[in-house]
Amino acid sequence: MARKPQQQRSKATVDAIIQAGFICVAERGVGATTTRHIAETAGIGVGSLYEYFKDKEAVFDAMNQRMVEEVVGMLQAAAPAISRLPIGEAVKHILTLFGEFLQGNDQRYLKCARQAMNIDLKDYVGPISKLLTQIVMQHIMHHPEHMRLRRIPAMSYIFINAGIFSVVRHLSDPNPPISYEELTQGLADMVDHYVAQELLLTAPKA
Amino acid sequence: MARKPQQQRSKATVDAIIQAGFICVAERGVGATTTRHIAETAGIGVGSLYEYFKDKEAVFDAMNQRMVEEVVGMLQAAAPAISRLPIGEAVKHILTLFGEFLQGNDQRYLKCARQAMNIDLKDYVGPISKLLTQIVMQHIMHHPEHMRLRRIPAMSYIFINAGIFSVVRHLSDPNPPISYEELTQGLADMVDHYVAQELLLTAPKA
Amino acid sequence: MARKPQQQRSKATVDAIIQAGFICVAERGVGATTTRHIAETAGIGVGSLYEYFKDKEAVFDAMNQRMVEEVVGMLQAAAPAISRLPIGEAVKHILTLFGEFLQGNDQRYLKCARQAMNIDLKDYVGPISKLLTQIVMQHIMHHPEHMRLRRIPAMSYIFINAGIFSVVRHLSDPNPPISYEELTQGLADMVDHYVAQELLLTAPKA
Amino acid sequence: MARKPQQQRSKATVDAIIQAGFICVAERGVGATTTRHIAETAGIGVGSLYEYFKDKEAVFDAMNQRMVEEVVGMLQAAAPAISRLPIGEAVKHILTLFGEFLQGNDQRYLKCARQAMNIDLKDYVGPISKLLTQIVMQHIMHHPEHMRLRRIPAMSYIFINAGIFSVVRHLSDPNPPISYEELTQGLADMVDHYVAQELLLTAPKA
DNA sequence: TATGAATGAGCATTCATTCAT
DNA sequence: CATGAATGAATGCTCATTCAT
Repeated sequence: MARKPQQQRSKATVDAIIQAGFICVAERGVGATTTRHIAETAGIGVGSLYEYFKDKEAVFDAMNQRMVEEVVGMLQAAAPAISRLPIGEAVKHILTLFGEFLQGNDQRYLKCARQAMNIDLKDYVGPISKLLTQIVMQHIMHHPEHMRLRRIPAMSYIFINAGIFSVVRHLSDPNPPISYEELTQGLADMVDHYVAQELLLTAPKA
Repeated sequence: MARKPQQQRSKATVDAIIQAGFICVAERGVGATTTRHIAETAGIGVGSLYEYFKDKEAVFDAMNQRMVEEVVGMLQAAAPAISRLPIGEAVKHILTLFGEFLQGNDQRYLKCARQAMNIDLKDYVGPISKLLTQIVMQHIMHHPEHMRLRRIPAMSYIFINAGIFSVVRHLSDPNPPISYEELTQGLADMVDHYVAQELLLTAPKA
Repeated sequence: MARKPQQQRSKATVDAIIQAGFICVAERGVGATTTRHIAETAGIGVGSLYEYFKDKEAVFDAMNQRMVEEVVGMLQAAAPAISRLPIGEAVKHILTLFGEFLQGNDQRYLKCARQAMNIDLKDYVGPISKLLTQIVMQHIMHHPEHMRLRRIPAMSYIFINAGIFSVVRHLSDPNPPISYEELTQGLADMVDHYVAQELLLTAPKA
Repeated sequence: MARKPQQQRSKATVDAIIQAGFICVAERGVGATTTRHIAETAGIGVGSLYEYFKDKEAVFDAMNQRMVEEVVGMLQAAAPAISRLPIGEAVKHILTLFGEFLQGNDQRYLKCARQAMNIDLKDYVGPISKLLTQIVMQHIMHHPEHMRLRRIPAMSYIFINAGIFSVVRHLSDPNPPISYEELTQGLADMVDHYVAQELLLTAPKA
């Protein structure tokens, strides 16, 4: 039976297990990660893992939650600044933050992100998508002329997903045909040009 | 010892195994697909599976290869027509073909595509990306004014990947916030607007 | 290190553990009863259980002993009265007492009795058998004509065992084909008729 | 997935597993018998056990069934002869057969019988009880004067259960206070005297 | 060539017991 | 005394792979 960590030591152990989970999944993939590997990596006995987590799946869930929390925290902190940037730069800024996040921690988050994508796409990308949608809305608030854009929900969905997947895929590619700088610049231009063209097409006549 | 199928019967068995693989993975996911399931679904004994494939992984590889072949065949057949369409319509046409392919065969290809993404992304998306890059080039040939576009390789890479992942993710989402029609239209507009804006920005003065 | 409880509080804890043992075994069976369950039910920590009992088996032993003590106490209190009853009524009285004992305490003793039978039949049934044998002897003392009965030890053994097992089995059967009243009456008649017939067969001629 | 044994070799393996089950349970008890022990004793790999049995419980079920089948077969063969014997001798005959059965096979059936009693008393004793009830009825058919006996169902139930449990308990007792011969003779007398006394009490007057 | 019985390493999970606090 | 976190051996069970037929 998994108990709630109430003491300081317990909290540290839970953290160690989650970190071990990231390490193992990054090294061997989700499918090949066993409870024993996680426990060993965390420096504890197998039984102890079950003191804190109901089962293996619960460890993966906690990992997902942790990753989402970190991304969300990072984006929330940056949100106000982002709103004030021109659209292209805003996109670039977000992608740079996101890229740094995935590259950090020995690329473990990146490797886990790839694994998580097809396991549980709703919980994983879901909250992040939601926050990004909010950021888009805030950005529009600061740039009233963008309210003229058509089909904002659909295009937000497309740009957000395209951005997330492109970044994850690019960083995972050992031999990417373009640099990360080119990728972020390209995605930024993509959004920027789209917006510019829409504003042009919907411009009030004379 | 896996042998190359040299006879007609062998070829049929190999096909049956690959099809069974698609069925099993679609029904239960990669992780829960066992050699026994595949063999039973294919209507053969477990031992026979190993006559044609070195191990389970080889079956998955063959499935990947088969899927790629089909997509490539489909796109190659459509390539000439695509080249002649305006850019937005070209994108939409490709995405429609791709969507139909993933939806067909009882959505088995779609389900397998999601699973395959994080297993082996280089072999899976690689050849398709390559072909799409060629199609982009052919399209530019037919639309010489597009040669003025900057950073064509980078932007091709971005649009192609964004397109593939957006479509797979959207079709896999049981509750997508936008319709498939909206998705394809949005992606088409995205490319169309980008190109229009680029042409505008790079227009020779006067 | 299990210590002998020398203080009042210790005695109460030991009792709590034994009672918790009965509750757990009754609820889940011996095989599914864990030290954690017992400790939790007793309202103490797992570690504390080992302050009073060497290991899990020691708890079961104490439970056995406790149960035997209670049965023995109950029978000893009733022994004088039983001796004065006619044989059939004596049997019925004993069986009624025994039945009430097993039914009481939420049937916990009954459930534990069934479990205990095959674990440790010597310690469990032994002392009770011994006491019942004594009661038989006392009864014979009060009914001198019964001294004429042949093979008293063997028949005591048979009747006592038959009685105990029949009662435990009957009460454990969720769908018994006869009522408990019928069972006790039948066992009483069995003994009564046996004795009557023996007296008849061994009657002095003339 | 447990498969039905269709071939000769398979049948032999199933038998080996069941026999191994008897050996292990006799040696270590039900609770301490593991699938690995059974497989090793049967001279096969663990996995093979699961080719023929769904899980461990299925092995125990098969053991129960096997034991019941043998007892039932034995009793059915003896039933006609038993019907013709006087009641006391009939009882003794049955008990002798039963005792021999339990003693045979290295006392393994005896040891398993004790274990089985409290695990699954309905399936285990049930069919045997049913058959014994039939034998009682047949015996009465051959001895019409016994139809005068009162409460035949109740008394059959009592004598049958008393007999089974007394025998199992006696044979399991390493230090029984009476011999098996004394036990069977006592049980036979018990029934014989009961019947005689009943006939006496219910005799038509004058 | 085809088969499927046999294998056993490996997995997730449990639980009696210990020991530092 | 009391605790409960930590332990790891042990369990039931699965499944990729082999090999005798």
